[in-house]
Amino acid sequence: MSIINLSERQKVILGLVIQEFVDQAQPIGSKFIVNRYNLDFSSATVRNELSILAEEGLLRQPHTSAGRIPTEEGYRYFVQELMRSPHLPYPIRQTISHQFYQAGKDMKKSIRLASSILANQAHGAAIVTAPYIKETQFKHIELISTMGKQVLMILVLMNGKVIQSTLILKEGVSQESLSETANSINHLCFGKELEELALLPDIFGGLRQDIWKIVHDDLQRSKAKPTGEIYQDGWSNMLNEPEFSDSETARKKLRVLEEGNILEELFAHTMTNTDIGGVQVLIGGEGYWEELKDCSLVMARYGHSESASGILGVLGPIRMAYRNTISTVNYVAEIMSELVTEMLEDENQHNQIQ
Amino acid sequence: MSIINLSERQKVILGLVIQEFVDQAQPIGSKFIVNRYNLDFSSATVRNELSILAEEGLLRQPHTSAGRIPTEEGYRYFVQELMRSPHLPYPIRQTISHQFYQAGKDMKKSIRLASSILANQAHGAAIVTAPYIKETQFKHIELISTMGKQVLMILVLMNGKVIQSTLILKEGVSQESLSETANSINHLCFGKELEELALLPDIFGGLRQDIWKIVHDDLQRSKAKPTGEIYQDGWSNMLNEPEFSDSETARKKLRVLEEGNILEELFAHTMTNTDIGGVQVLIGGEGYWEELKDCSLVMARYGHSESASGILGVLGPIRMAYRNTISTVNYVAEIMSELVTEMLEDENQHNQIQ
DNA sequence: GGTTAGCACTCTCTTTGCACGAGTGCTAAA
DNA sequence: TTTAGCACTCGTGCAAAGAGAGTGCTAACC
Repeated sequence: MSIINLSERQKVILGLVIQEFVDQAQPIGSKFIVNRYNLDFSSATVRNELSILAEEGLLRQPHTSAGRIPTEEGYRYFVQELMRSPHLPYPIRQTISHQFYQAGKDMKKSIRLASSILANQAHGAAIVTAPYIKETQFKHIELISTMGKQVLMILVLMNGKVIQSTLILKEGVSQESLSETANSINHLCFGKELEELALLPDIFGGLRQDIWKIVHDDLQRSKAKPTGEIYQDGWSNMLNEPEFSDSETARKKLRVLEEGNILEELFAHTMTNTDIGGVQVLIGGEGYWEELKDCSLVMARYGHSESASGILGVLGPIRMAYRNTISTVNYVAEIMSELVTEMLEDENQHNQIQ
Repeated sequence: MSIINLSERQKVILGLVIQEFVDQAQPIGSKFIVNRYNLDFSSATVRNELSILAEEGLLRQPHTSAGRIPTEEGYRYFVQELMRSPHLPYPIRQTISHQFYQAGKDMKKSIRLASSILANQAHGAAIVTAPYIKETQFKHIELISTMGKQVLMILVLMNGKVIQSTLILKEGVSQESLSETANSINHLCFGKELEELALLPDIFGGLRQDIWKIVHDDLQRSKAKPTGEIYQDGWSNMLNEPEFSDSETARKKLRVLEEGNILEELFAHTMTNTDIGGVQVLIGGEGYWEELKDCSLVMARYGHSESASGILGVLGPIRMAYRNTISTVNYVAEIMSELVTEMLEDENQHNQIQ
């Protein structure tokens, strides 16, 4: 990652080429740039600069007599060095925050809204995970008989997360004894760390023990899959881009969504490499994700690092309006973080009152 | 929908043309058919028959000197008259039912499995809704404080459906008074039809009335959106088909998924026009759904008509292996129906014990 | 020394013409 | 009623030609 030293003029030209290429999806030539922006030097000069930029590996030519297009390195340089502070225009911020306001404090709704806004605003595929709750304390359990041997378990954690799960008992049990069992568990577990509870397989006897065993196993299992549900929107935007007019490349991208494990890798990557408030830009799969070779990914963590954080981002073609996308992702992440923080604060307040 | 009278030979030829076209995605000519199947009449004869079939509107030529391809009407005739009873080979049935067995009685898992099986088996995009519960009786409500003014409402209906929703109260309320309120509501509402409850806006006073009002409003709202969650899988299969190699047509199909309202229309259509156990085949949007002009949709209702039924189906190109798709949809619907029925039976049994 | 005009060169894209092949429709004979 | 034969049609593949866009290089200019 050596920092390349460019003259001011070279930077300007690189910026213009990228900007125009993002717009036009076609190689950009020297003459075009000079005419388009009324530059006060000639196309020959630009040609010289372009060939230097190409030597530096920031631009390339699809073939000898074509204009230039940015390389991955070029985009990276642009994002890191050339991009002015990504700031969303006020009216757009206004619109977005208003939409969130209307969604209220409902997490599910907000997440869905976030993915819709990201998709529309950044013209790409939006991906948003629910905030992943790190291990936390048990607050309340509820066992509700639904059908026959099926029991609905509702587990509420101290930080407000709700885990819902269906258990199947060996035999039907009345709602009354379920409630009793739930009460026993509540008394015994209130305020304990889930980690701690996982170490307590045997605490009851008889029927309660049977139920506890199932609840316990279920807790274990729900700890194993961290990310929870993933919300997506705007995949049709991707197909809109000319680089995906070939259905085969488009299909590969759709597979990413449907397979899921690449997504999980990406999330893990972002989780470990990004702080809350930071935006990470993966350009062209960074040479690692073959499936995303012609894509870029702008991702951010939102939430509260100590207790609940999730990931949101936009997947688009490498030829992406980075400034707009980054600022949108950034702003939406900010709002989502506020939302999570508010919920946590409410929670603390509430715990004190109670 | 006049029934067209065809000679046996014409039927055979029509069937072969459709079968080959589904396979090859190319116009099928007379010579090819004769050679491929060693028919004991000549290509000229076939040509005569083909032109009759074309006159009847079952086949058409993309251009004067090309082979024939089926029209929508042709597919329709094939599905209605020519298709032998759709029966899935035993080993495939075996595999599918085994997978469902492993998923257990978890509805969510089973639905996800169903969409995955449909997508892979029928090489199309699978769409599965959760079983939609018709109005039914109130069984149990639980109010759980999660964070500050937020309250989680769990509503269990007699048929086992669980509705989960987050309410926001004007001020924080302790878990105790929430539980009391829930108990009051439980006593008052147990066994009542939801319809009936919707007519009871004012039954309490004070705090309970406030909470009840919110619960009541929420019930009203949840009645308004019937289909609930929609599971999808296999959209990348669609892009595999040559007719969607043009990304524009493919995009339109993805829009169907993301827009949602067309899906809802389709579901409503299937709900009213299909019995449980019946499979409905919509070919080419049936002249009504412009967006699905080049697609076919094989859908079925599953579940139990009186209480809980859902919809599952496969979306694919018009040039679809109808026999295989229909039999798969049929079989999966059968299994899902069994699942729902089992759950309902468990439920009834349980009600008697209780 | 940086900048620019001019020019030859390269490569893509589109058009045109042409031959080929696949398939049809028709006619006349079996 | 079936079939062989033949003329006709239309899409496809291929090569050649021309247009257009853009480059790289050189020599002149400030």
